[in-house]
Amino acid sequence: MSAGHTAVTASGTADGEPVISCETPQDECGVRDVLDRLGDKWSVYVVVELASGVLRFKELQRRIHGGISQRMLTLTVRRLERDGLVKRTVYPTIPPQVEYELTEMGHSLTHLVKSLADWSIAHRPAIAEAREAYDARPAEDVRT
Amino acid sequence: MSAGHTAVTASGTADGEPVISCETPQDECGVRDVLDRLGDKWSVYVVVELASGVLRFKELQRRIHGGISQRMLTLTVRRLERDGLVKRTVYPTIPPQVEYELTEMGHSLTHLVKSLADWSIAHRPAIAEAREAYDARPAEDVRT
DNA sequence: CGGAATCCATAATGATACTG
DNA sequence: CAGTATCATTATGGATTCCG
Repeated sequence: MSAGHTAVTASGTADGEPVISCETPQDECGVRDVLDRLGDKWSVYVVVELASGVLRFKELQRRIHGGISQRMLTLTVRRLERDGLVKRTVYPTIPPQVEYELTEMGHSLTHLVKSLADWSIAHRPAIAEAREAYDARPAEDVRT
Repeated sequence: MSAGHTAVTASGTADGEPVISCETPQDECGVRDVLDRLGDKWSVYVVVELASGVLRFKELQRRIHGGISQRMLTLTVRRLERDGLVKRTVYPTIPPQVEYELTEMGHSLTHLVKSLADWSIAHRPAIAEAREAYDARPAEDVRT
């Protein structure tokens, strides 16, 4: 729609606060658009694993951290396929063989995932520290 | 815990594919670290709204797309505070007044959120298209 | 092998009422 | 205003079984 690109005008100002302004009327920023899609526990992992190349169902399942259930992998991969992030190719052989790979769009997401990973790694210590401090804090830090 | 191999070591670098290399030994990529924190529906929205400046509870709630419940806002904001992404200041006045603002770390996340938003906006049409195509597709695209 | 279908446990979220 | 507490409802994820 008008979505053209209301773009997220971030003013990466020096010391000023980075501002995100969303002008998209129909449904805000579209952030939700992405997060809804990547918000589930597994999508990102599938994208990450598929970033390295084509994988078959079983192999994909085996690689995913923590062990995703068959059901969830199917659901996840289907949704990604529907959204055009993953391409699914079925070879009607016996036994059947299905290959999954990222589409162009899927690959473009890889970048973002990497950024997220980088941020996470960079701030993990700080977050852990913040948590300890928070948990140790006895009362509220009220402003007198 | 450490599910053995930690690396994603992408290989398809031939034509300059975006590569994700995770060397973090503790627990895979750390992608999960971020997604777990941002994975819930609301955290990102709170960060987005707070990116523009300091907000009080009610005001924050009012701004959030779709209308977050009191309960969820409280939980979300608490978690963000605990993780050191948001700073909460209580003024023991009557009626009480509580202000929320991003911390330095919170602001640094703003960038990523912006990237997500940009990606989302840029690919929304393509995704919508992919969905239509998928839903319209009668049978499987089997490789003969 | 890849997946669909079913049943079940639990986590996430919403709605509502109550409090300092 | 800014929560906290409770209850009801989903959404999500796992285990199992069956099928082409």
